[in-house]
Amino acid sequence: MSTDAHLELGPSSLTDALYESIRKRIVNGEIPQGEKLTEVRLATEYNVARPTAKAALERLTGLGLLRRTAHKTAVVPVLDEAEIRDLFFSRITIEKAAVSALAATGEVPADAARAQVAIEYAARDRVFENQVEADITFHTALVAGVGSRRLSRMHELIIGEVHLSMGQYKAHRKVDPSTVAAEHAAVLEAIASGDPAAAAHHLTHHLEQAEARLLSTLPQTRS
Amino acid sequence: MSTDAHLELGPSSLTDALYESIRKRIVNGEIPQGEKLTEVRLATEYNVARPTAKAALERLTGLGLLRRTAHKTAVVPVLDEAEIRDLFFSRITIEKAAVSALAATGEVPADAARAQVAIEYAARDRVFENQVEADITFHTALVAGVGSRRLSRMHELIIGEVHLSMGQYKAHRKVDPSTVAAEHAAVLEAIASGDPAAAAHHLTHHLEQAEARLLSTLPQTRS
DNA sequence: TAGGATGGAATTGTTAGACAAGAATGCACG
DNA sequence: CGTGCATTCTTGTCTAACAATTCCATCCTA
Repeated sequence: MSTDAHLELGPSSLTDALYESIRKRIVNGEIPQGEKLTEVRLATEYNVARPTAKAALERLTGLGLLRRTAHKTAVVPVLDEAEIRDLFFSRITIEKAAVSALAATGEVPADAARAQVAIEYAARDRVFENQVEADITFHTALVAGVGSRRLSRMHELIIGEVHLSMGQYKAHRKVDPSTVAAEHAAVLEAIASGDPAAAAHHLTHHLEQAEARLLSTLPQTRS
Repeated sequence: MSTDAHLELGPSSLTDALYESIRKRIVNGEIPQGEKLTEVRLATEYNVARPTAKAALERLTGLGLLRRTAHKTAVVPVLDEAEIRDLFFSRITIEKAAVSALAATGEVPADAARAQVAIEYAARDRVFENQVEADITFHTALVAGVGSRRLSRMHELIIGEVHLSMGQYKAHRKVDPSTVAAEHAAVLEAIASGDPAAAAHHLTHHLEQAEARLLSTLPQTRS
């Protein structure tokens, strides 16, 4: 038969692999804000052709993890207070719609419940990167649970920047994990009880808290 | 002096020009649903290199105007009833948030008011393409008026498909322009009077009407 | 004749090298 | 010390080619 499983181990495409690698390095703060990423440098570092590096950079730009203008080097964006406020305004818009829709059916997405547990594990083990990762997974699962492909795509568009800001500013290090867990639990409970208004309220409260925590870690921007 | 104006007449980039040209042909229904667009054919037709055509296709894919999977030809998507419902659910989420925010300040975006006038002109002249164009401009201006870059980017992600479906199904041909104008006017009035709830209500009503009009023109999908 | 397997053709993914054009930097000159 | 120019870096685009995958049609077999 020779079912030798097409080696789908890593990402199927070379561009995907490069994209994923750089993405992780950015959101984990390994590549700091303001860092410049040139196409040729990436290409030589990863031993790929320049067009491949270019494609990866373009995809990262699409997710807001890089800024690019014509003929200029791509740079990891520095999110100031105004941008973080804009980010959370957009985020609340999407996620509020999501939990309202979920509450209308009363079904809690299984992935969200699983992520909630993962957060507790990561918090107990003090592995902060995993904690952030699980938090992102939780919110992504909420949106995905609605089953709207377009809502999920819009969420993807901003969740990358959320991940970036959390990883870069390391805001999570100052957070009591049990507080986050409680806020998440309140949202899930409201969904399960089929109360859209309550779900939206708890989610908004949670995200406003998260925004405040993030803003409090912001470096002063006075010249 | 020799200020010989860098020939910025057309789009600055070759990819931009190609992208814009194909985009217009798709949303105006010139390229019908289900049509396949190969990289080499576009490249030869437009006299550009294949990588350039590839880049344009990728950007169109990002806006939902094309569907692409690995190693397969890009195709203009066929939006069935479920997808149109999903599209409008997402659209209402974004635009409702936009008009609510606008009403909170009471400021009607100037571009929206201008587009409203343009719709009336196009309707009187019976130039349907312009009517659709102005309608898209109106809704885009509403979102842009909020001043949130991310909200606008999320809106871009779906408004292309809206334009596509309107252009492809030619739903606008069955619509009484004065009805649309009245629905738009109600939204603007609510914004001007600073009533977020009313603005959200009128906008939701308008979009649900638009969705119904579009669905009524859908070909039957029974096998 | 119907079904499936095998081959070739078409298409995309990736690479290499090259040239042009715009942007940024530093140096020389006033 | 400030300004203008030239060099250099980086990206935009093209040509050419090969690899890998998918699709389609044909042929063979039952």
